[in-house]
Amino acid sequence: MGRSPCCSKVGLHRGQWTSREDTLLVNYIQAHDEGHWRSLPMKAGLLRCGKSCRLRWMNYLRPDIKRGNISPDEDDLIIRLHSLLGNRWSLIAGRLPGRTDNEIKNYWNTHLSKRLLSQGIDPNTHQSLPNPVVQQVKKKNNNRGSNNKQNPKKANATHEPAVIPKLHLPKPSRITTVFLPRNDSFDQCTRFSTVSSSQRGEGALDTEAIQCPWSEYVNDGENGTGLLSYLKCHSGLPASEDENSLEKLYEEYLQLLRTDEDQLQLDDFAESFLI
DNA sequence: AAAGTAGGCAACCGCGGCGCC
DNA sequence: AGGCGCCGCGGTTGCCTACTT
Repeated sequence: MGRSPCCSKVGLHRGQWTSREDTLLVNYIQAHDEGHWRSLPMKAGLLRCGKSCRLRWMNYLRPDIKRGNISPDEDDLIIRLHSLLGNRWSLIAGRLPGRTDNEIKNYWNTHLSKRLLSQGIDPNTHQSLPNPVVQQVKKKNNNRGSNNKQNPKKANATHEPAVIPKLHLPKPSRITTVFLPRNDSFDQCTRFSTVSSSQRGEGALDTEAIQCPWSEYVNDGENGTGLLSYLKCHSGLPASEDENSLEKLYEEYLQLLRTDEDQLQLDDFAESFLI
């Protein structure tokens, strides 16, 4: 016999979360902290499975989630970490502040793996694909390209994905406005709103949509200084020791990104957080 | 303008690990 | 030591939207 389900599914809501459910969940967690997912729905007045609540919080409602497109630096880091760690998305996400494992997993499956394939690299092994396979992939892409002659956006996506400044915005929610109660980390901005994609143009950065606590850290400097600001502010470490260790970590990260012959360093880097 | 197709992403499902009793 | 329950993770599904014909 398998395990019994984590919760009785009878009478529980499934599918898209409503704004009311989100509010209930956020309010409860702000008041009682996260955890105890099994009992949380009942205490919060939600007709949801605890796992569903956890998922919604972790992947969408958490205030420290970074909204906006994944930067080239992050792209590069994801690829490098994936080559070392494989599909261990939570570990990879742990090195990308504000990104969730689900987001990285989706981004990998929809963008990065295809990009690697188009470059003749096996996304699983990160080794060069044998020529016939590469040719097959290219042929496939060419076919798609020819089918998309009038759609340069799609054609480019397969041939020169890195060139396109593709905007990776979070999927629009049905919620129009969410009020997040204050907490220590995000006093400066406690309100964010989301808009449906029908309300915004594709590819256009909707400043309202990303007007959120973490937005000030997004792209606020060259070479990812925004990331450093973010790390400094939200590491949860005491400010004094936080400063140096994060500075080090971040320098290490930048070093790794800059250097081409850094595989050994990267291995050490990866091991440092696997232990 | 409508139907078909493809892409993107939020949410669900099932399993494994870990801690507690 | 073994069973049980909870949590977290990775794989998969299904819905929504944009694009093409």
